[in-house]
Amino acid sequence: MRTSWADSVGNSASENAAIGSSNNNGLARPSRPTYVPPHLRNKPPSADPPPTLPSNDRVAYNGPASGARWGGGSRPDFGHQGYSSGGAGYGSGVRNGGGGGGGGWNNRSGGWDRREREVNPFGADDDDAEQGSTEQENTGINFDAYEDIPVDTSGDNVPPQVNTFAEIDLGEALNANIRRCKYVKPTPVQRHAIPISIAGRDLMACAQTGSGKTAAFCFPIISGIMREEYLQRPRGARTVYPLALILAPTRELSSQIHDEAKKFSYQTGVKVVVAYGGAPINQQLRELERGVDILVATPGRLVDLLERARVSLQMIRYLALDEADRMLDMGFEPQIRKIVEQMDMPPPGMRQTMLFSATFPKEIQRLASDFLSNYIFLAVGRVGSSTDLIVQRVEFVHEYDKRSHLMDLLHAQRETETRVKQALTLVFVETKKGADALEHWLYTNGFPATTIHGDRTQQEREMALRSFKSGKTPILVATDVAARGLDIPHVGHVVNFDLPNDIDDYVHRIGRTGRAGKTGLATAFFNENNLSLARPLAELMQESNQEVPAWLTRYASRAPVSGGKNRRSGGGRFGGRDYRRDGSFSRGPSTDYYGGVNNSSGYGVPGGYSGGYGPAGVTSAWD
DNA sequence: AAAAAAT
Repeated sequence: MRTSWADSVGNSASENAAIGSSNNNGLARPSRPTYVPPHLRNKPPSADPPPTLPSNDRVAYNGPASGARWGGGSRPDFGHQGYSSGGAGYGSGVRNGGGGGGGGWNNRSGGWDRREREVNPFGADDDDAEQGSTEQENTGINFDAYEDIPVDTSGDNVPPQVNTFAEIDLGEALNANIRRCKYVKPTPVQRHAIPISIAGRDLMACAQTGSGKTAAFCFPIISGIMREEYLQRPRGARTVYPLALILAPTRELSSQIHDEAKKFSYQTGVKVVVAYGGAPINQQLRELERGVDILVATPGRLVDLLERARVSLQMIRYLALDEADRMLDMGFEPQIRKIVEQMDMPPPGMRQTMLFSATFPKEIQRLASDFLSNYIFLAVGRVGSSTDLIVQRVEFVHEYDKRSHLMDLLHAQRETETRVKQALTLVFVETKKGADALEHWLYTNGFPATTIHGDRTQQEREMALRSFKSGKTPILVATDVAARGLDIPHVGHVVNFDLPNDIDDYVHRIGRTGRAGKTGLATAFFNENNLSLARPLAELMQESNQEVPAWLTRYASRAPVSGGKNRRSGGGRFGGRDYRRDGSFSRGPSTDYYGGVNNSSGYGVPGGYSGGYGPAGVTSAWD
């Protein structure tokens, strides 16, 4: 990621060292046998050099408490359970995520060898794993404002939050990758979600766009798979048995999650594979055959793989739905139910289920509880506004004026951005046809643009995204295929050329900018076709301290109070309310807890994108 | 009504 805004807070290096050795027994997964890292599981006991030697005292796992947890079964609840086939001699030599012997169980194709062949996803400038840079990234943003970000949890026995990665016992190999990613401190959603997941609890998490959700569900999964007793997986003819399944609503998002998960799992022995439609299936099948622990997929392709019996969900221990509210809406729900309820996936309680999104309408929460067992609800930050870092503007533009109005914006932007590399502009439209038409019009009017939507081939889609990211075509015209989850650095401006009908979609769209502590601008073209959005939009803008134009307030007051779809979850000032608490008017202390992060960044702030460019080679894992 | 997602 761009080093997170939270990264810049505080002096994390020394903090980590100090806190790292503190007692964190409360976070231990219950009743798990001795840990043997997957990459050591095929090795004769004596031949293993420790793969990652902690090179300095920032590494917390040398501390007595956490060290014991990874240190070969000295904790009573990590004692040998003896249910691994042929596991003689493993465990006792394990120390600090390193050099123990795992012997003779279940030949996965070459633990050690595979590790050496593994491509380094961090590229050439991979020098941070051992050193742990101490320099502070400074993006010029007041990160302190986020220290009192509103957080709400509900459910039984919520595990306490953590403030550093070090106090969570994630394992040394994963910690090395966290350092390589330059994540110094967990983001707010990570602080809460990771301990909840590590404790083995189901989770419904609602967190702002761009706030680090991918890492929040990947870290516990990777750590858990590394830590677990190796389970003998069935050996079907050509069937593979992943331990974790991550589902996402678009191919590009799956691909992005896969890329992130690869980084996090580098040299952990945990294998991540992605499968989605529109791409040749044979290549994906080959990847699967080489072994898979974590499968990232879109629903359609996964159903295909399940029906071909190339994938079985029988051994799934972790299920994560990203953009979970989208995954459970009308279009996707049947497929998700099929995958989760009608194939061979273990039921809730036998697996760990994590649902993440920036928005969580009440109806969807109700539906989602079918997939969960005694879950914890977590809301971090105000739903919707991706922090106050996004300046939202609404302009009244008639349908026939939209193109010339957009042109005016782009011209103005071009002028203020002379010399500087141009910020990227993402333009959302309602239809695929509309996307093509607008792209063509922009292109012929001298603005290099491309488009992404579901009528394009997967190759074209990926090409468009690359071309946009690289700045070759700094304008991308998109349908809602690009509305959710995509982390595109340097998007300085999101234009809602056509507003969506659902306020939650608006929330996700504008969340493509203002990511990872950067500021961003979102401009919406409003007209008489958008009346149903007037009220929720005005409310949302007010909640995020945006200046609401008087004309919009008038439209909003005339509009009926929408009872249904556009009603933001919770209906209150801050969304993301646990639906289980509605109906009983238990709006006591928890409501007060929302202190409100009233950053008065206000209006008229950036005339364009003022985020600046972060250090190269640092990729975001926000969302 | 539109978009997404398997071939």
